[in-house]
Amino acid sequence: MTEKKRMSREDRRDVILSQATAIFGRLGYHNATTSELAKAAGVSEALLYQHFPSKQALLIACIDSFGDRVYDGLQAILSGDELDPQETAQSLFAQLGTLLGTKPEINRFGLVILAELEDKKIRAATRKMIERNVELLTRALKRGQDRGVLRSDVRPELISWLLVGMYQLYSLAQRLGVLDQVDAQAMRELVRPFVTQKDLA
Amino acid sequence: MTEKKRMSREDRRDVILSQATAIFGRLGYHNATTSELAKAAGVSEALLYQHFPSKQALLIACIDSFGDRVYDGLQAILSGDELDPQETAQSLFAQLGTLLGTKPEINRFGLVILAELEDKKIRAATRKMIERNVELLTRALKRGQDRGVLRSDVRPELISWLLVGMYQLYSLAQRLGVLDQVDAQAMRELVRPFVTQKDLA
DNA sequence: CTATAATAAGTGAGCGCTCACTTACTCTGG
DNA sequence: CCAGAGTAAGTGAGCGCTCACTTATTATAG
Repeated sequence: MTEKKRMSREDRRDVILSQATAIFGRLGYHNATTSELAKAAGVSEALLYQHFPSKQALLIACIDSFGDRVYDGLQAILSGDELDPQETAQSLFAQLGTLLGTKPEINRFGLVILAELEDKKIRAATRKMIERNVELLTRALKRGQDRGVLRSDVRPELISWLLVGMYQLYSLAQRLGVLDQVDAQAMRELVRPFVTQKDLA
Repeated sequence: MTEKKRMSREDRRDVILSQATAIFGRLGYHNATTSELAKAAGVSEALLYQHFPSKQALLIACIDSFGDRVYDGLQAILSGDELDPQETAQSLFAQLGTLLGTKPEINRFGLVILAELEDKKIRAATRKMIERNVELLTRALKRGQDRGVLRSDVRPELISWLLVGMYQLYSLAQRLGVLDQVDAQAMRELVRPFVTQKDLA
């Protein structure tokens, strides 16, 4: 799990970040104490403060790295540009399902930060993180429309936001324990009308 | 604002509840201190504890009353059973927009509780609150399908959950300040394919 | 008069964060 | 090559403050 030996500043920072994201996701921002965060990373509390000036700064760094992870994941899925939109949507949700299935606490992180949006800095970081990914998605959708493989009577950024909503919904369903009602298959069904080729009458 | 005089136990409880919901919504559960909650209700901290055994119990009571409010609102909109689904969806989001516009902190409450779902009691209350409203919606949608005014190739409970997701998305958009991208009109556009009469080919 | 609505004035626990210090590694002059 | 000065990584203990919650007391509607 956590490394025992002394490591480079950068490596240590990475360990702290990934463990902190998991802890924040599992417990929420306020229930995650600095002592807990330190323990999870296998270091002392004091060391946390040599890497991040405050607990809040640590959270924001987690948001950034979470955003990067999502961005990379999306890019990997969307890079096969010749793909049929339906297939792409499929693999999007499959990937989503895997992510949520294997590391639930990482994805719960996405819900946790919603409660801290009153804070200006956290809100700014969250907004940047989401918009960046929305823009990536939107560009891909736009390409699909231009190539004529995606219906063009709905603005692509709208579909992107729909996907954000579906992601939230899925996380919520998982945490509430109602995945029997709202599963990956359901997500696909709800997105399907927007990733067809034909425009609606 | 807050009543000054001595009032009946029930009335005082209502004042505390509604003010607490607003404060929780504005600040989040943990940032809302008991002293703040008391001040908002115009009473002493100690009195809070004569009405609710703990801060957590107060939150749960807020969740319940929030659920009731939504339930009543939905019932009012859905009671006109002869309505066209499109129109109903319209007024749903119009109502939603008004609610969000006039009392944003009440609706932010919906986001805030998402971060506290790790707690068993809070999760149970939230789940009950959501499922109750989902069931109400689902019954109305089912009636629409049976009467043939709503496409019947999508399970009604799925559409209900979609609406939950859209509600979340809208709240998020409002709090992030991206309502220029995701507004009530956008919500309607995203729901439209599911509230048409015709089945998709 | 009295039941109870209401409060003023606490208290202990736990939190974020810091300080003074140790341990492990790296580099360089002789 | 290597002693040991210099530095970066790391820590245990605890301070100050805030918070959820309590106790002891007063005020008033019926």
